[in-house]
Amino acid sequence: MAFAPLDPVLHNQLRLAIVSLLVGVDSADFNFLLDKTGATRGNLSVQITKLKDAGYVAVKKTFKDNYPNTRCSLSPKGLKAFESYVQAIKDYFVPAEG
Amino acid sequence: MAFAPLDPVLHNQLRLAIVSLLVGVDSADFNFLLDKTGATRGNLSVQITKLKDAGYVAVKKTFKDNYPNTRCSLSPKGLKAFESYVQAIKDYFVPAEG
DNA sequence: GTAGACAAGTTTAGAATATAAACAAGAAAT
DNA sequence: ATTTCTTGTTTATATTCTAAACTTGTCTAC
Repeated sequence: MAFAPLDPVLHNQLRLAIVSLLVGVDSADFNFLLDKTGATRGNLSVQITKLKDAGYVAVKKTFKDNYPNTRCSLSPKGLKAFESYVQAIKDYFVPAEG
Repeated sequence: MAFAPLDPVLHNQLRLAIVSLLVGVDSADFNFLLDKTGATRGNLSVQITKLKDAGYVAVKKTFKDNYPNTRCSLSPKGLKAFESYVQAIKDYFVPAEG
């Protein structure tokens, strides 16, 4: 195979957006991600859980102003996976050299 | 939404690989794509059909040395879609600027 | 205090997708 | 002629995605 496999956890629009947002930021909460991604709450919840299950993001649940607050941050594993994914998919962007 | 939507036709590993191979080459036949992508025949057949249905590739069926021969080439629409996809997904690669 | 709207997520049900196994139709070899 | 090979296509199943429905609790107005 001339093409590197693409991590199925990251090869999804919403999950990729979430991870992209978490790169370079210390942490982000549910509503921030909701606003920036434009996703529905249900979809966001599911995809955060998948990223957590993959070990790519850490999720910390607390309360803020009496309301539940879900805070996400990228794990080292998640960052590594993101960087690998970006490298891998770039192979697909360059026309074959013969 | 801070992120451009990703064309679902191209946001699939095999279809993206096929289109990537077709960029910069005049045409490619089934076995060439089979070899370069490492896909199964069934999967390749299905994904070529989807790309054809989307108007991204033209498919010409002939015979070569007595055997059926399926030749694929990228349409202008397919090239445009590919370039847009590449541009769009790059938004996801750059850490947010604040 | 309680009825009704609001906030923050989660669960789940149906739709859509992906993929390989099974199938088909003819060609070549034995 | 029957077995095997070549080139694909169809389809059955498993997986995945997504939004609607639900849950749990808070705040506001009466």
